[in-house]
Amino acid sequence: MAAVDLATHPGHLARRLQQAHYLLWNTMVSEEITSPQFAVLNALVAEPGLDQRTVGERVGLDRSTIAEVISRLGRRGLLDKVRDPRDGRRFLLRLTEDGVRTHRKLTVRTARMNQVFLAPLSAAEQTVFFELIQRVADAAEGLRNPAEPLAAQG
Amino acid sequence: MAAVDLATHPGHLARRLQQAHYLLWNTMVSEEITSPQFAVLNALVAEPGLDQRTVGERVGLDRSTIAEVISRLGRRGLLDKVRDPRDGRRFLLRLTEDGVRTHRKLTVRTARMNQVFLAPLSAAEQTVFFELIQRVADAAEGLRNPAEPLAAQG
DNA sequence: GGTAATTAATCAGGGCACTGAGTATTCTGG
DNA sequence: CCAGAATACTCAGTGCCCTGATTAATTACC
Repeated sequence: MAAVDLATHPGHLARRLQQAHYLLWNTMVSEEITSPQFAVLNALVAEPGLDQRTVGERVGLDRSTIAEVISRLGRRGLLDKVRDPRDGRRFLLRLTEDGVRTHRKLTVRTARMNQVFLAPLSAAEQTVFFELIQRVADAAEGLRNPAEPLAAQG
Repeated sequence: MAAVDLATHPGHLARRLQQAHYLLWNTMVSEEITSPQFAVLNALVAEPGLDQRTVGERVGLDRSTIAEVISRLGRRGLLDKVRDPRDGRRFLLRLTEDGVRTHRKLTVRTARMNQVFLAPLSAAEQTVFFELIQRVADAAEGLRNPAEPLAAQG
């Protein structure tokens, strides 16, 4: 009595979607490199020499999580971490050759996996799917980081 | 060079969506009870006396995760766990009065939060949003648990 | 030039999610 | 009745994700 239908709860659906993706990633892409790790590799292919915090911003990982992910990638020898000579607080990140190779290999597999994952949707539906999720996620992130500090009204 | 646009990667979007939801849940619903915990409470309101594995199935949590979540809810006094007299392997789960009260309270707040979360979408878009995510998640779960073991072809 | 605020990174701690291995109980077939 | 398969749960190990507190370096302001 008074129980709710979880299928109408976006948070529940988001979690199930991510679990489903995790599973497919594991079987079709890699058992070693995870999807967030790939996102970091990708960010560093696009912009080599970024610092840790900025990479986190690019891929949507907070300061603690990005530290762990980077430490794992470093242990695997996929990236190098050098103290910024111009700002002693920062570490600058750069992929190793192995990191670049790994990124290239996984890019191909990821594309295949995305096709399988999205296969139940028509091309038009896929576009809508991306757009709707992005709008919801962007809006919720916006609530967190108000661009304008809301000029005080009192 | 050769970097990919993560906005076209459903897994990345799913992760960001879930993170956004986590944030909103924390500020608008509860800092103690998480969304998966609420899902378990909800399942037990609908079907009191379920065993652990079945609850996990209902809410989409694997055997290990459901064990942890249930142990936390038990520690908070929100549910009771009794050995099934008819099958000594099972534990039967039932909400305490406090568990029922908590579920009722959070149900209200969750509804409010969902409204805020989905506010960027029109009513029609919300329907599509649910449907598309559900189809993708169901299909991917189907790949994992083939309903019919595919009558052998060899 | 020196104090205060800011910023990048780390650490401790809690929670979710999966796999593989192990234990206890029940079911199945002879 | 008894051996073997299946089932419910637990445990160990890895990884993601967040917050709050701490440390070290830089920037801003006087």
